[in-house]
Amino acid sequence: MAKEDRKKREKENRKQTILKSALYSFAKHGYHKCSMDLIAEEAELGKATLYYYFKNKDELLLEVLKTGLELFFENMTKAWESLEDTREKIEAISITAGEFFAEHPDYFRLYLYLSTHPKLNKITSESLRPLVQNKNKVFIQLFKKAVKEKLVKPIPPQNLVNVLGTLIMGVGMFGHYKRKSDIKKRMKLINEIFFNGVLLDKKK
Amino acid sequence: MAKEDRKKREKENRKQTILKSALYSFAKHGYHKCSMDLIAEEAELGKATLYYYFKNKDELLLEVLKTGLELFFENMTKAWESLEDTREKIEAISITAGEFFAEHPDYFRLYLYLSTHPKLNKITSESLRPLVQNKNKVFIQLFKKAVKEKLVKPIPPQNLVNVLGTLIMGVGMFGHYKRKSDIKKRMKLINEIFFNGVLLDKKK
Amino acid sequence: MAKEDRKKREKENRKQTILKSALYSFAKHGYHKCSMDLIAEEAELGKATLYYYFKNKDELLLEVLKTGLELFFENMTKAWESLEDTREKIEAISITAGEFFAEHPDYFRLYLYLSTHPKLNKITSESLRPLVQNKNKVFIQLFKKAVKEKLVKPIPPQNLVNVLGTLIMGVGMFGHYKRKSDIKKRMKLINEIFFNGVLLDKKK
Amino acid sequence: MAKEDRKKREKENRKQTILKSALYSFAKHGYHKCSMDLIAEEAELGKATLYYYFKNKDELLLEVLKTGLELFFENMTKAWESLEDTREKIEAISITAGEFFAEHPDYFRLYLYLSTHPKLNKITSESLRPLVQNKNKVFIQLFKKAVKEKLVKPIPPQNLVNVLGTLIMGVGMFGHYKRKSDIKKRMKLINEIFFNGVLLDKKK
DNA sequence: GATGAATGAGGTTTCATTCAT
DNA sequence: TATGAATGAAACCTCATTCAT
Repeated sequence: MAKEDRKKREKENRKQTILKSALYSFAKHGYHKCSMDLIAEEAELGKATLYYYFKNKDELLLEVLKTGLELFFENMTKAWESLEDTREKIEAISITAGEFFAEHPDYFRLYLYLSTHPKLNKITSESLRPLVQNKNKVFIQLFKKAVKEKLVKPIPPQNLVNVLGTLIMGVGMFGHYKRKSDIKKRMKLINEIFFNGVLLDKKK
Repeated sequence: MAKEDRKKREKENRKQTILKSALYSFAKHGYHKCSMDLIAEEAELGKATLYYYFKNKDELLLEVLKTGLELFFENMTKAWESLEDTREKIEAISITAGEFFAEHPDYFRLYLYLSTHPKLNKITSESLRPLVQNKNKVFIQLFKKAVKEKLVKPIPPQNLVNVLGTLIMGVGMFGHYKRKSDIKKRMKLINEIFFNGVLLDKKK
Repeated sequence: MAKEDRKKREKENRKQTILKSALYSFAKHGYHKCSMDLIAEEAELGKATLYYYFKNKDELLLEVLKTGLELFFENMTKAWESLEDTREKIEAISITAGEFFAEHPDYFRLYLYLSTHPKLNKITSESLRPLVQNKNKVFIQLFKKAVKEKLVKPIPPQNLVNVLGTLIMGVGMFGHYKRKSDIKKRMKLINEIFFNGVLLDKKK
Repeated sequence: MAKEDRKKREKENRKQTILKSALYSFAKHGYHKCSMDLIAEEAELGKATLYYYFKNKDELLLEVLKTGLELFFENMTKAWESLEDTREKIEAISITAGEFFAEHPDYFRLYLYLSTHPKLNKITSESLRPLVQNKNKVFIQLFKKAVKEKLVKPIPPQNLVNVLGTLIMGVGMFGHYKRKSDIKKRMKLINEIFFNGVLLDKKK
């Protein structure tokens, strides 16, 4: 029946509304200073409704993060679709990340915040591990390939992933960029340094 | 009088005890999940005693952070004392940071945590700005010199500071290092990549 | 819907219950020695429930006072409805006040208590000023009329209001009246003295 | 020995300092919002010192009040010394009170505040009762005499005392007088009304 | 005599969560 | 399905008082 379909759609919409409000509020006030009341108000829903859709605050947080990660990885996949060259693919990582951060700064900040929280980090990283681990493997494969192709030095791929990841994160943490183009510029610099280092080649 | 001196010393000691307990507890539980009771228990003092030494929780946090930053900058200064060469000085930054992080992981984590919190970041960064700004200037001078000496490419010094800072932070965020030597190795890698990039020189 | 109406009524009732308990407890123990726990217990509600209905203790106090003032002014208005004569109207002031005080001694005492507190007086009098000011104007008009009608001596109306007000307040402060009729008698005496003074006319 | 005398004097001085600081602080912040710390700071003494001179906060309050009352009654006695006429004596009450209030507004306010506090009133009024009762008797005698002399109407003397007392208190409660002369004017009005009432004699 | 340091007891407020409807 | 109302638990903070010196 069409009626049931609509109901399902509506329910899904409602869930999305909550996730969006939660993301916004978490990012604005910080997870711990953000009450369920605040989210409910932002979502223009009753507070108890949040509990109808999500078991508790922690789970709501997790779902928010999962949504963000999935979105990011989707973007990543899309960006890679048209690329074959290993170096271009590696460069695409920070470029895509930069775009994602420009478009959804809240996800980024929230993710960082939780990464640094001793207790929450455990909970979230455990829950999101499958998702992250999965993508991590892909990144590692990419760097393995890069090493094999003699594109990059024989550094353990996991280290390379971590270093590049760190550099990207840093763009999000430090910068308070006014324009989106600023983020892109910064990402280009990151890539430049990552590949070539900062030394001025004197031989030339 | 010697008596008064001893009293002063004892008071200072007590303050240090509290700061230490606070640091430990903040880092263990995260600032928001760490109650004043917890800190008091850790310090084996009455809760009200904390308030005798520090105006409130926020101020206690600030003092903890300030202590940490000062300690780090002291280490930095000491490390630089015996160095003249620009590149060596730059390398010393991550090395020192690595040692500091190995020795005092709690400071590092707490600092990161606060950096990513939307509200707390404002408060703390404003209060600690003078301290940080001061050191930042020194770092910028160093990179300016590096550019002038044609050691590194003509990249804006502030960007270089940020990128290097980010890389160092990342070591703290990502790694769960078992041995202290692991951190040092990682810091060496950071320096290596920062200076030379990851590209394998094919000309050879 | 009737259902919604009932809910609204119930909520209003609950609020009234709290206000009543608060008034009783404030008056019994004094605002500062009266904890929110005490009020909650008196109202047979959880302490947090008080905060559901009132933002904080100060606001609860204000609402209590506002309720009292409004009730008093309503009584005043009713008492005046059937009166035309200026003197009768003036006399009605203390009579009504006396009745109000007999019926609701707590309001009176609480109001007095706050009037004399240096800090609270500022807060409350500012919040209640519109209400009080409004009625004050009416009283002043009445005395202006009395002066114009040559009923009373040409004393500035505001002074007359203050003196009469003071006399009435005093009945509340001093007296510990056993019977309600005692208050009424006292109010009659107040009126008598206010109008005629205490001098025995010797000419007669 | 002179040395012991000096010590005694110093001790007495110290006590006076504390009483003065306590009065000032109580009046400024209100008894309940005035911590012992505040008083100690105002007195430029250690907090524990207060407890050396006074058993506890309540007793300190009592002593403050007692000092004030005694001072007021002294003034009263002095004012009456040169007066014989009953009416003049009665008029001297409010005049003296006005002067006292102008000179020591803090005593007045503090006294009023406590009079209206349900718990404190009991404690203080019990402790100060002998002092007050004593003077009350004198006032009653005065009014008895006034009645007997056919100066005033045959109203029960206690009532007269209360009404006059009330009128005087009211001057303190209501008014926020800029100049001392304003208080004196107001006291004259009080006397005028008290003796003659507000009615305009139409027979003339 | 004088006091700095310490604290237990108790206050206000917040908030995640539940429950009846 | 949706929610207003209720609350226990726990957080931050204050303060009168004591005690060792």
